[in-house]
Amino acid sequence: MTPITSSPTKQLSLELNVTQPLSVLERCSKMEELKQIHAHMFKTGLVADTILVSKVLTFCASPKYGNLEHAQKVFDRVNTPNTFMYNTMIKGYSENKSEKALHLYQQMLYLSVPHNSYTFPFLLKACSSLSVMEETKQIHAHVIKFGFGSEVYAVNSLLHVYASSGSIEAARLLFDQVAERDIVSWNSMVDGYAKCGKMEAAYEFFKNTPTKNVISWTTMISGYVGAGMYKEALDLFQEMQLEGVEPDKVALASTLSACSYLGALDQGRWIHAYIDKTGIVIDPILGCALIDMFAKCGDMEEALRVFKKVKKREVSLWTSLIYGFAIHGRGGEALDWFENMQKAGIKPNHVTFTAILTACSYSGLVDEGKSLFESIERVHKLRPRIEHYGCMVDLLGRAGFLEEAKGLIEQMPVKPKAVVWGALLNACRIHKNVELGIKIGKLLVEEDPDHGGRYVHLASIHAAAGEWERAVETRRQMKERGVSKLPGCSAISLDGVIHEFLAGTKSHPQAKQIYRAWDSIAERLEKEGYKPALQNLLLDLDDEAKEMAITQHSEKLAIAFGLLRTKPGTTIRIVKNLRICEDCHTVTKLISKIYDREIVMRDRTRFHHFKDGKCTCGDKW
DNA sequence: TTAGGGTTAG
Repeated sequence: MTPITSSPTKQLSLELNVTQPLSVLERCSKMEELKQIHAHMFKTGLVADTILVSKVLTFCASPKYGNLEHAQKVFDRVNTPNTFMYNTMIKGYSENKSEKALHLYQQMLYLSVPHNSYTFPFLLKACSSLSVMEETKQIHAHVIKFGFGSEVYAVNSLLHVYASSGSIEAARLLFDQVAERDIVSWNSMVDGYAKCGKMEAAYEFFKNTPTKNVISWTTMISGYVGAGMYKEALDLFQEMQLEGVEPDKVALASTLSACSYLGALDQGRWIHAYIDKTGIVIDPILGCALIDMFAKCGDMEEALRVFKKVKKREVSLWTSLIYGFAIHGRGGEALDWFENMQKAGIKPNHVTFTAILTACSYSGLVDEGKSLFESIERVHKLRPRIEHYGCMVDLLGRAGFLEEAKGLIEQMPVKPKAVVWGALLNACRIHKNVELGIKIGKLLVEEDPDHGGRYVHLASIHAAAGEWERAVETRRQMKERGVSKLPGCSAISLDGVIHEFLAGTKSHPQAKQIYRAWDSIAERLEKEGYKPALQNLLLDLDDEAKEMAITQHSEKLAIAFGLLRTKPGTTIRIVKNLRICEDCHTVTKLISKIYDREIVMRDRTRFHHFKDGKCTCGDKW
């Protein structure tokens, strides 16, 4: 036995010697301490005590303090481990996504160790994290064979595995068969349907759930978020409160992520205030969601305040802050915080590198980006992933080093995905390299024939080269193949109400005034020498939809509405679902100067802060 | 012992 050196442990072992080994074990909080106690148990013969050994096992196998290797050693030294010990080990391995959980179960069967009602939930958790359908079916048979077919825990665990691994039909069959269902069964079904995108079915189950709890609501809310139905998610959050269900931190984190996507700052602020008021502790995940929300809703200063308030600063918290600075084009600050993070002893992970490389890219920090990319493997001993290559292609391409970017794609160790080529195509657009752009555009359409955006890209590159017929032909091809493009939509939030505009839409109650306002804006723009970008207009020749009509773009309608409804001098904030159009970008710069307004526009990937005729993106987005 | 959460290149 290792000699006992520190005094607290000495006291512990003395106590152990005397009478209360169990309570000493229960107070133990360090692996080292436990090893000493265990050694002591050997010495004193207490190691034969089933309950004590079980306690030791539970400690070692728990994800908090534990050490599964050590747990296995303890387990191996027990002559005939009982059901509890097997269960504990299976639980430990299931939390570690290890196949050993299944091996242990086999051993259990082989040695005829009986099951109890805890065995299957643990085992099925392992099946769920390992996504092993064959084994799940076999275990399902065992559940029935060993008489657990009507135990709600075992059944719910089965439901969860089926539902969460895409076998929703199997889950449904089982759900319909069983005699006893509880709230967990219903929630698992809602989750399962939502995860496979069947939102109507998910809602049907949600609606029919007899007594909903906060998890039912959260499952449905995050289901909506996962399906991109952010408005529905916010509506449901509101409904939940009207029903008198108190949101907990999980419900709030899910709803915050809907706010982030929508740019719904008012709702996001409300949640932040609610957290403060109710004293909910901001754990790393909730903190991450809050920082991300403030960043994506345009309020970096508040994001920073939240960051400073959170006590437990995990790597994800730093990462969301760095990513926030990245999308605002505040690359210098992103780099500062990246450095602060390392000074605080936090190691960057692959997501952090995605964030910091994005920051370099959006701020044109080419040398810094290159050196960081190089450091991923050399300094941080991580393998660069495809997304890091993507960032680098974007960074080099945006800065005008198109050949270097292309070279990087060609020497990537993994096959580049469409997004990587997409980054280069975007660079071709920015730097007007039509030849390369058309090559890549064609390649992307072939690779992704159902992706509307690819056709639009190719068409606009053709148009930029003056090849109008080819541009029109590309749009026609898209139409013939029945591919649709997500319509551009810009939203502006006033007094907590979100006003959405689609291109050419006249559905807004104030549509007439908005169009009139735009006409007068257009007049002033013309006086400043602005001419609409004709290349885009030409694409509309065969298009009956008003969508492409450049003067009716959603961004322009939202700005007109903003100027109409907000006080002079105030900032206009707009969120667009797609990337901002080039003509709209030019126009917005001009408007910021003519009307002396700051306009903050978030597009699909980043923020544009327009002021005095300039934009923070430096026209390279 | 079973169910719900965050950050990630265009």
